[in-house]
Amino acid sequence: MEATGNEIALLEGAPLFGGMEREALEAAYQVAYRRHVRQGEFFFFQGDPATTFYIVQEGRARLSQLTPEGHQVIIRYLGPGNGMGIIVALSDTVYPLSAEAVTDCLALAWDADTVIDLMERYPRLALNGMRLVAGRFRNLQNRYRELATERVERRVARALLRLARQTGRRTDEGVLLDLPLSRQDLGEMTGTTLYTVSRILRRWEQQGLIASGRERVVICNPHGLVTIAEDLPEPE
Amino acid sequence: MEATGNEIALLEGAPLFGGMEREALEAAYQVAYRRHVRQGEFFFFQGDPATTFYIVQEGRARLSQLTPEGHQVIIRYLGPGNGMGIIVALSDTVYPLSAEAVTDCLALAWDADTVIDLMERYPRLALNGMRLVAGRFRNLQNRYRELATERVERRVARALLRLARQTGRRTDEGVLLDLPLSRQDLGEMTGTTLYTVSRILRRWEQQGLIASGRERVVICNPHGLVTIAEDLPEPE
DNA sequence: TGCTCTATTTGCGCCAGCGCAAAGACGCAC
DNA sequence: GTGCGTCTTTGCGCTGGCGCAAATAGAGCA
Repeated sequence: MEATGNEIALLEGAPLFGGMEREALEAAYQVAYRRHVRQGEFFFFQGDPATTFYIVQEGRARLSQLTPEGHQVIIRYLGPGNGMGIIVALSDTVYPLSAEAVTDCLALAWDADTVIDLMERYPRLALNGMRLVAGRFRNLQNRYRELATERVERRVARALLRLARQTGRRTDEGVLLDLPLSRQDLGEMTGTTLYTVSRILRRWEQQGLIASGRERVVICNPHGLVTIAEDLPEPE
Repeated sequence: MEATGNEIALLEGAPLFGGMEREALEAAYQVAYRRHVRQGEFFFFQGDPATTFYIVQEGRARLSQLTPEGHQVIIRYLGPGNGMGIIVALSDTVYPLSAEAVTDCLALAWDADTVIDLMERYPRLALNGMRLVAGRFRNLQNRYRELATERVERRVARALLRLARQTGRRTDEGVLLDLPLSRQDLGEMTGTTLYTVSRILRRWEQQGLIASGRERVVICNPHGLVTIAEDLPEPE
């Protein structure tokens, strides 16, 4: 695949390729291919053989897991530069979760074999991979702890702040979470129900912390949310 | 360090070294050192700089995380052949959790630099590492999902079954979980309180599923526990 | 054997959060 | 604009699980 300057920049920005020489980045392009996925469609489903690793170029995707009983849990959201399937593509099993495009997406894709080849050729890539997985792991561990020890309200506040960091866009109302986000989605992110999320958001809206509509949340007072998330003393 | 036949066997059995040639195993020994840690003492504490990677040789250890509020969460238990610190030792940060010896422990230890050297010399080691981390990650993801969607009783049943698989020892009463295990510990493993665990175990004891004492649990009817863990239909 | 320390059990009151059901609001397509 | 489908809100009743407090039971030690 022919690399454009833009795309090289994307790779440079992607954590997996950080700090690699230009030559390596271009080599990686040679063996990548592009994949479009329309909003609502899937990159892959939980249970599919894990053959491909992706880096999102445009759009937003989300990773979710389905329980045997049919409950869904949203693991995380991805934006440009983020990779998905790194971990599993290297360990030849099946995808343990599904990846859905929440907006139209364009992604770069590599076959697992290709990634392994690249890693042998460029040890830095393997090291980056390790480091990345380590970070992801720590992250999940923290969320596990959070889920085990904290109340729903705080978990929801944290989820919103995380999303703001990832996908927030400044507007005159406040920080808009720039992706379709239902109460149900938030429930699946925080291990609660859409009802509880609805009640919590409503209360925050009345307190002026957020503004929200159908599948839309704007954070008006980030500091207020942080106060809830971290349980700081209320300002008088 | 001089390798004994026994110790080579341990390494062969450790997932990280699986499938490696004898020469590599011996090379790994050359650069390892031994560390004893007495019951109740720690290999390392959450927040220490992550410099060392361990493989448990004898005894049992457990990894736990402390929340800012002082709640503890037990992440998992380790036995002979299991490694700890793999992930972090490779990504030069601090340990995100503490490792405590729950019985007297002997472990093999490598400095992070040494591990990286070895991985460059023996690519198979790096690949094993990746695969291992991937497995660990999937595991945690499942537990996260479990915590998000399942009731306490089922989580406790699963925790016991996991422990049985790891540390179970057949006795004439049933499968003994061969490590000191308080109600509090089980609570910290499953995101609940010691009171709730106590009530649940008591009920199971009356139903003949388990026998338990002070820091001791024996599973008398594993299938009964599986029934609870998986919510199979009750046998009539 | 008795003492002490820690783990466990259990009564009790309480409340966060669940989840049904029904009504309301919003966005989209025709 | 009208209608439809989906998302959101909210009343209501319920219950799982929390956590204090106090009693009880083991385990180890002198």
